[in-house]
Amino acid sequence: MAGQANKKADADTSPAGTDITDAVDFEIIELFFFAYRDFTSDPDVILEKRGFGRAHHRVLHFVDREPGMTVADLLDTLRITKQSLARVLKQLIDSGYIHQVAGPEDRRQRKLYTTKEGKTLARALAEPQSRRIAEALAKTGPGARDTIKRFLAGMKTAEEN
Amino acid sequence: MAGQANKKADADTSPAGTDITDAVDFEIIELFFFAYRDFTSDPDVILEKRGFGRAHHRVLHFVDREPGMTVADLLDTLRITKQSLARVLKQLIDSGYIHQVAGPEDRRQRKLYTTKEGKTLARALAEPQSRRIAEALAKTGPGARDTIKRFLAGMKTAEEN
DNA sequence: ACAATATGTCAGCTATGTTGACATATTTTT
DNA sequence: AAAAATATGTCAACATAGCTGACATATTGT
Repeated sequence: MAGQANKKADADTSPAGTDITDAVDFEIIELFFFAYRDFTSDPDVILEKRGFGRAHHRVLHFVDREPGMTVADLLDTLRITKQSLARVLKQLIDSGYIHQVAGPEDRRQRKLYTTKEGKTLARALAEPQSRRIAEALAKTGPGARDTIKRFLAGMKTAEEN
Repeated sequence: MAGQANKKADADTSPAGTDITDAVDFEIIELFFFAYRDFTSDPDVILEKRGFGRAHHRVLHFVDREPGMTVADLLDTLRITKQSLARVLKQLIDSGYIHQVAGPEDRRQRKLYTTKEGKTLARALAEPQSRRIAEALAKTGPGARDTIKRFLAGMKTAEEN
């Protein structure tokens, strides 16, 4: 009884039917909304102290996780525009959390790295989120982590390239 | 190396103490980010046609799901301020997607309901999200839905009242 | 040389969040 | 009945983080 709800198909429009097809999964939709709402609010307290917002968090996070990534990589990951990124990135650089290095092959590129302070902040921001995840997984039961991973990966739009 | 990574373990690095605690679950953090990013982008196309944004979607969704909810209920659910809500709610009312009724017991209240058009739009917006969920669940495997439900519920901050 | 690319920056707009103050109608308390 | 509290609406002003389009600079590729 697991994998059949995605059939939707049936063009019949059953007159007396209105069977499965119509079922919209409001329950998961809402749970997902509340889960993400609270998950993202965890680091807000820390960010506010530094005068940063969630946009800074995302940039710092990905640069920390993928050292040496370029501005173009970041734009692609975050799916925002150059100007939106420029603002927060500049602030992170000016504040000493991220630094740039001209690409060794292509010197037009700016490879991005977190500084020591950047790493510390990135870790501090990830920590409460990680704790929330660990607690939720623990409550869910053994083996949950693998299921969650697969589900979340499946929710992401597949990349073409 | 699949389902045991939630014990954080590794332990090394630490001289004698600080073992478990340090591991931060970057993997789930990122998967959650990408999953939500793409999940919320589904309805954007439909919203744009009507000149609405995600804020309108959230209001419409909850009013549709809980007919008769008051403005105060909505503020509590969305965790935004009265003024933020007022803007989008007014637009939804003016456009004929939501209507208000003075509370029968307490006539200061404005009970909110979706109109026929509102229900239709709410359904149209939920549909692609629901499809995405169904597909992700199907790929995840049988029994996944219950695990996901428990996990997402666990990610939400518990309410005091 | 010329074209393309990676990045930076300027100006201005929009959506959605915020605060604080105040008005109105209604209900509750004194 | 008068006063206080509550639910909602609204005004003004502001902040953050998206967006577009245009253009400048350095560098690389043809």
